[in-house]
Amino acid sequence: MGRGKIEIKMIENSTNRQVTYSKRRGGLFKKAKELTVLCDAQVCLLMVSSTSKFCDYCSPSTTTQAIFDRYQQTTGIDIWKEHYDNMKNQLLHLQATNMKLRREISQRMGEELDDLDMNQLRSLEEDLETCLDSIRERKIKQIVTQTETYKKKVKSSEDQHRILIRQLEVDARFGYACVDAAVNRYNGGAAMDNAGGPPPNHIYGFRVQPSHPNLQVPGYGIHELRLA
Amino acid sequence: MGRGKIEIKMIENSTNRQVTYSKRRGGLFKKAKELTVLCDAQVCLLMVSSTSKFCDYCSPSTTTQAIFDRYQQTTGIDIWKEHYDNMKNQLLHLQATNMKLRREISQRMGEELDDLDMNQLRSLEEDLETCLDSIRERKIKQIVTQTETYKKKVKSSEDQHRILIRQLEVDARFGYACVDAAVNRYNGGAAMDNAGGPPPNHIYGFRVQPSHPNLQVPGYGIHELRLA
DNA sequence: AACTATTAATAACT
DNA sequence: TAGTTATTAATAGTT
Repeated sequence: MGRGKIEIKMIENSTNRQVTYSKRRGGLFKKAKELTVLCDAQVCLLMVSSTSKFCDYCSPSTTTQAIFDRYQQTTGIDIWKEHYDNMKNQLLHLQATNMKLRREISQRMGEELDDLDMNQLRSLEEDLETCLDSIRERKIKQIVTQTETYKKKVKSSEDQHRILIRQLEVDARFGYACVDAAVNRYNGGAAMDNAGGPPPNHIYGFRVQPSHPNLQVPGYGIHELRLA
Repeated sequence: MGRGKIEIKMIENSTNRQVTYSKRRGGLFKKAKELTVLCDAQVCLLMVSSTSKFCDYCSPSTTTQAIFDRYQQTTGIDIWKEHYDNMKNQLLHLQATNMKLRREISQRMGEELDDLDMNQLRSLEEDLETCLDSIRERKIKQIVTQTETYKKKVKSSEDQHRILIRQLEVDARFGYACVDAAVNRYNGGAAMDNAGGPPPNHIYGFRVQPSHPNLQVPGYGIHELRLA
């Protein structure tokens, strides 16, 4: 269809090639549009010229995205979807884990206990007691370390000596405050909510003996600590 | 180009429309291929018929994916990437939250305490004590509720009466066991690791008084509970 | 970019 | 669904 028949092979002359590209591209778009209208079809046409210029047509009844989605569905090669699904699963899993962790924390904070039965409550209580012991142990270690550091510093400096004694006095006062607060808090909490009358104490597994076994160990009063 | 000129509008006759679609689709593909060869272009043609059948052509020098990527670059509307980035952020955020939660649990379980300073340790200890109180309170409620249920059942049935008394005895023994275990555990833990010599007890804020204030309240011994 | 001789596409028909 | 053909549409080479 032209002044002469042409063979379908790459047009060597670059100018000719560009002219032909332009003309035939127009023809292709026109045909695509006609097909869209005549046959109620959805056509998407994407092209890149040999000079890397991009142009596209898409039927007005759809979008390039939608047609591409359809393409991916059809071919089944949907790398994005695979990634996406993977991520979605990871997300859901993390969210579930998060919920569990939050619930565990909640229970360790004394909330959301309604679902636990007596055995679970007992084991939670025991667990927390063990944890408290760890924390106290750690506190002991830290105080011991701190105290030893203080001792060394006291030996090397009279000024620092006085400052450190003050620090120890602060620590000591804080310690007393803790005891009082804990005892008061506990007295307050246990006094309430015993509508059925308080059952015997030993049933609840409360400590009825001093928590610290070294209470009576002699020779480690505050003055000993200060001056050692 | 046909036996007569036609108007470019939707072909009403469904059969005609399908025939025309088939013919013109072939023409379009042919033109696309010719353009690919003649002009060294990259053409991607995707179509969906009015009967929802999908077909496509893509120049052999490229892929539909690549051309679509080019399309997204050109338009700048990369919905997938946006989704993807969004999800990635959510994932990272959830992972971070997860780490924090795990760490919090760890600390509440008496692990990973090395990074905490004395004040943090003190507040963690106080916190756990409060939580223990909540758990014990809950336990009290539950035992009270359970006990009352037992009482009612005992009144209505002699058989159940005996079974329930046994249950209460089990509870009571468990309670004693708890106390002993806690005391032993605690004695064991505090005896170790005092290389610097144990500092005075009151510095550590330990309870040196019975935890339960109702210890001396009379009239609620185990037998009372059993038979009421 | 516009023209036009020629080929190619295809609408209607079989 | 496929083949035929009269006719229109597309376009190669030219201006």
